[in-house]
Amino acid sequence: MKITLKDGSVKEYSEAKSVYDIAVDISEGLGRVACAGKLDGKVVDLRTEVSQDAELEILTLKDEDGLSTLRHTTSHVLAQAVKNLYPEAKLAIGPSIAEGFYYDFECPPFSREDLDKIEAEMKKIIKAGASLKRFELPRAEAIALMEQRQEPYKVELIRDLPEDATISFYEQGDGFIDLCAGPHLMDLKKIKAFKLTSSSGAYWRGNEKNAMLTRIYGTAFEKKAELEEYLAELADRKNRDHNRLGREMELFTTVDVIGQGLPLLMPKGARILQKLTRWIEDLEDFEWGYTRTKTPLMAKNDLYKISGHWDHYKDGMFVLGDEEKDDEVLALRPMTCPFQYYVYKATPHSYRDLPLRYSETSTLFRNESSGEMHGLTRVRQFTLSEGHLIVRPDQMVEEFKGCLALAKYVMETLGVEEDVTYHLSKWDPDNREKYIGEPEVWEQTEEHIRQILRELDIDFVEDVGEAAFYGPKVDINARNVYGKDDTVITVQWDEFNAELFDMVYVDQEGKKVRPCIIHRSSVGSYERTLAWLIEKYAGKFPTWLAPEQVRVLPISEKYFEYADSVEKALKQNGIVDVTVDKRSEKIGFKIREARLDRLPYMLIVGEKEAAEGNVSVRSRFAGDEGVKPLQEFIDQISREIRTKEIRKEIQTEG
RNA sequence: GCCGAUGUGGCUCAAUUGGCAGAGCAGCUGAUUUGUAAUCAGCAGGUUAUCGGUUCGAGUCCGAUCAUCGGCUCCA
Repeated sequence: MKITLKDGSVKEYSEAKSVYDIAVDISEGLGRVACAGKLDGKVVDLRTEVSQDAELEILTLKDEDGLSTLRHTTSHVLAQAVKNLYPEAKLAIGPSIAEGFYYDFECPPFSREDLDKIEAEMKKIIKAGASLKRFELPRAEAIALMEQRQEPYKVELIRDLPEDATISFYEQGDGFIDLCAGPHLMDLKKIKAFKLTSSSGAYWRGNEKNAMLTRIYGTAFEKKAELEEYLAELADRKNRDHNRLGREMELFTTVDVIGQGLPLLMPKGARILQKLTRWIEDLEDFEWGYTRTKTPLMAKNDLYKISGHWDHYKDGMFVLGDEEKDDEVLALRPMTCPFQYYVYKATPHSYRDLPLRYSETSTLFRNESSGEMHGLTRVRQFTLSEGHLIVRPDQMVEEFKGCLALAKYVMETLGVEEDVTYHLSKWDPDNREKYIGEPEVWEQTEEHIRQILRELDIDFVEDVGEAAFYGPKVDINARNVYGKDDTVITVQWDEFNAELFDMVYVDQEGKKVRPCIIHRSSVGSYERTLAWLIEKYAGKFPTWLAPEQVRVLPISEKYFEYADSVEKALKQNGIVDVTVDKRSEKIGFKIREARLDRLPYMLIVGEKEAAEGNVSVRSRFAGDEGVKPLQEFIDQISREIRTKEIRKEIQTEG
């Protein structure tokens, strides 16, 4: 039997009866271990799905697909171990995921000790080293097999497959059988480095109306060293976690009696937000043609009835008063849209006035359900740089592009451009009742946005069914330290709300015409942005954002006067976040504390510096160390702050 | 909202089967006046998240509530 590999080589195997035999042979021979291969880009199980003249690529465990095969196989070992230890547990599903795998069981929750026991059982199973067998059954027999084994979730899964489907199973060890499409490793002994990381609850099929199952998360790698490296990285991520670091650095805190999802920003955190806010407001107003509004934090429910929020989003709002009893019911605002629409409506507008770009540093309130609140990223009150552009239809493309260009510029300035992904959120042509408007308009608008993204040289993915009901949008997502995406910015195309709120302008012919609207943000939620920056920079903020930029460290009391003069000179030159450490401590102690506080710059001043008007600079950055004239330091840091420079760290400890 | 874990001075943690709530750091006071990652001494700081229960006796056991964390679901 002949087989053609992707690298062009052709192998002949006289003994082989099937591709599986070849796969085993090649794999073992080349030190490759998966019984999975790639055929036309698709991962397949070599034992059944490949014909002899296929051009295939044997996976290795280093490949992403090979690794996920390894992890998926490990999840089956996990299932077997759980069944061995807890025979009454019912199996649900166990896929590989981005950084490992999980398996869901119907059984009582597991403690960490249970996980350790399960891990030990898995090692036993792997040591016994069964090879995996794959077999297929017609649907009815498959159901019978799973019913006989009392696996109701598996039965449900099979019932959802077509009547004529052939169902594949994998058997490993002493009769452990799991429903699975594959592929898998050929040999359990190839699992050399794995770890069960955590356990939690999860709804069957992700639906909250279904039973709560017990999920075990784990991960696996080809080599022990890779696993160690991954676990070390996990620990590092935990250290950067804004929710831990932000509290430790006294940027924010929470208080029982104030409530869930209501963080208190402490002076240092508030200072960073203030700098961000001032920057964004000035940027928008002076460079991107925005005008500012300041609108109420609450409104009568009549407003939300017009906007549709009362019908669709009431549970997410804080309502003040009772519709049955009170003449007037108010609600805190969950967004700024209709408020800015009424700013527009307050005066008549000519086509010459457009585009109008309103922006507001807007405090919003959303009543998230109790399990959702998290640090600074999911809160019940937050501040958004929220704007609405009222534009003529012919200005839509250019203005939408401007919004995205601004967002991109902001991401670049914060140094996070590489950490975001752009998503074109489209409608779903197969689910038309969810969206208003004509299919041609949707297609056309989406093509406009696609074009804009290309012109801005932005890589993006397209998500079907993620649009707002009134129009497509671009979402900019950021990945947090745990690898989860949060939306930070959204720019929405809206040809609907102007009608709803009866907004008009007067065109060249004196007729009243509907404008179009763009909903947009330039940094998104300030709180969320702060969280993200904490994690990105592990608390070592770029100098312009640092809540304390320079600390002057006098060697002793004798140099306080000079230290004060240094502080004063810095402040007069616009470097305001400066302090002097006047405690009667040794210089080593002061340096240690400044390092722990992640200061960008320390200026050590003593006899020599005072005599010559110098400062001894110590910093996180390369090339800045050393004694230099005060003015030279001022010039340098002023430039760094003005250009919002993001510099590479040289010291990583502390 | 659901599953699970956790809650002891400002912070990090200790307290044996239920038996005197303790330490380091931070803080304050004093001494020290220091040259590139921790000077010394003393003092003060607690209704053990809150409320209730069991017990001769509760930080410890039980219940409820609140909050925090890890997930699930949700995020028009």
